[in-house]
Amino acid sequence: MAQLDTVSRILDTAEMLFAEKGFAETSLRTITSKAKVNLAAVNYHFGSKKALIQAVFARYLDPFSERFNEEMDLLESRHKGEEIPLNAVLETLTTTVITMPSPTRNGLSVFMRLLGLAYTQAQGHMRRYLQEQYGSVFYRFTAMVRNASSDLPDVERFWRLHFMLGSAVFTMSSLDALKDIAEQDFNEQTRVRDVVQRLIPFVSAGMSAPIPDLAVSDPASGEG
Amino acid sequence: MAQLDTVSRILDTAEMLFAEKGFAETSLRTITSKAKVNLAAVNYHFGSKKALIQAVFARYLDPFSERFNEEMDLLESRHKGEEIPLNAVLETLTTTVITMPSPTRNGLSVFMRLLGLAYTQAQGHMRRYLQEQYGSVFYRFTAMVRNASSDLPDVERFWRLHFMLGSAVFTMSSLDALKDIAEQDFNEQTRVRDVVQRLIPFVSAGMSAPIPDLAVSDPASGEG
DNA sequence: TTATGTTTCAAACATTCGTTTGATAGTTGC
DNA sequence: GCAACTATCAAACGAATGTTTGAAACATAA
Repeated sequence: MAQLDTVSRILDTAEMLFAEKGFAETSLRTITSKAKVNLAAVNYHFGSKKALIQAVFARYLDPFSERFNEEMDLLESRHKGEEIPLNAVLETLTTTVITMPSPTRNGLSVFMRLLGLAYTQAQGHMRRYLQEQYGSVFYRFTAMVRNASSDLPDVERFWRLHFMLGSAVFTMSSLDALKDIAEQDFNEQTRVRDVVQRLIPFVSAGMSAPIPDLAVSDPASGEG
Repeated sequence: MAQLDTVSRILDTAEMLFAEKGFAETSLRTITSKAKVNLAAVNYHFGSKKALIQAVFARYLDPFSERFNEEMDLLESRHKGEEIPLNAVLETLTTTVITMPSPTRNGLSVFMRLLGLAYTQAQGHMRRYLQEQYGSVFYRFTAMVRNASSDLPDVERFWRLHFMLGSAVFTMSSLDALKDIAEQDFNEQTRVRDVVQRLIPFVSAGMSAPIPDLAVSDPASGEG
């Protein structure tokens, strides 16, 4: 294998270790020693540990959000004027995720776990960074979901969107562990794309579930 | 307000800070100074930081798992012999969660966020601890879900169970933030029980969604 | 070759961390 | 009142962290 340059080796190793242990639990010394580069290389090339974390995300999310935007352009042009069904929107997202050529030496599932971590473990700076950098793509996606489920009351859709997000993020962030269990318990190799293809009907059905009427029971017996 | 004892003050403060920042990012010094106790108090009363983390979980999960077991006993006795519908199983769980008198000074959503962290951010020791301590309750619950969805293939149910779990954990762990947004965007007060009552039809529909046939496409174009 | 800019390296720096110590109160049982 | 135990406290310990430094190695171009 041709020796990668210092920057790439740091990024690859950092991505892998962050996914395994989290950000705070992964030290620069662990990264640099495993990547076989000098300790000072991180601060030289990236400036700080924070900047390294952001760089790991940017390397994946920059090409991803670009491609996702293109795919959404395509989807809209294919449905010029007419309403885009929810399933088509969801599949555009998942297809983009699955077919994206990973800029990473590590697998897709590694990055999926990273995304999950970013959302749950997000220190302030990461959340802000992701919001500023990729907020518009996310907003465009949610707008599409809104148009694809115009029969849903706004509040209901708001919550269901997050239920959906939760299924995806949570599953993906524990994906390696879950794959191991599934393999062990059911003797079945599971690929990332399989999980995603199982996810779609689940959330799709959830989105078009009957709307509950929230019984306005006495407010006295409630929480704060 | 009557001054709480040292142990309780530590537990309350630790729970709150862990939920806000995560385990590794919260130092004992931050906890003890905010709780207005001496730094050494944590190691004196709990032994170590790890033990403190476990104690935070135990304080909530011990009474919870006990009550949940009782509720499942009740549910089974009400359906003696006959099959228990999935909705009934789910509502037993959610009712237990909602009506449980919190042993904590912090709200339910704080603990929900903790649970989410524990699942994703869990280093080895936390995962092992939760598994050993509360694995049997979780197993009993999943067994009930299995019986309530006997038409589902085992693998499919496995994944859907985690999709379900993801919706719940994720939403609940961001509950405070989401409630604020919902309030601001839709001018609507949302109670925890409302979210849960929205969640049930969503996951319920997801569980009985049509089963996808996973196209066994060429394995060459896949990930590792 | 010389000069200039870039990258690597070992070493040190300044903090912060979890944990331990030993002294000092405070409480309980006899 | 004495002894034994429990709890609190300021202080320090050793280890680990992110970051900086200044010299050495390397590359590029005149």
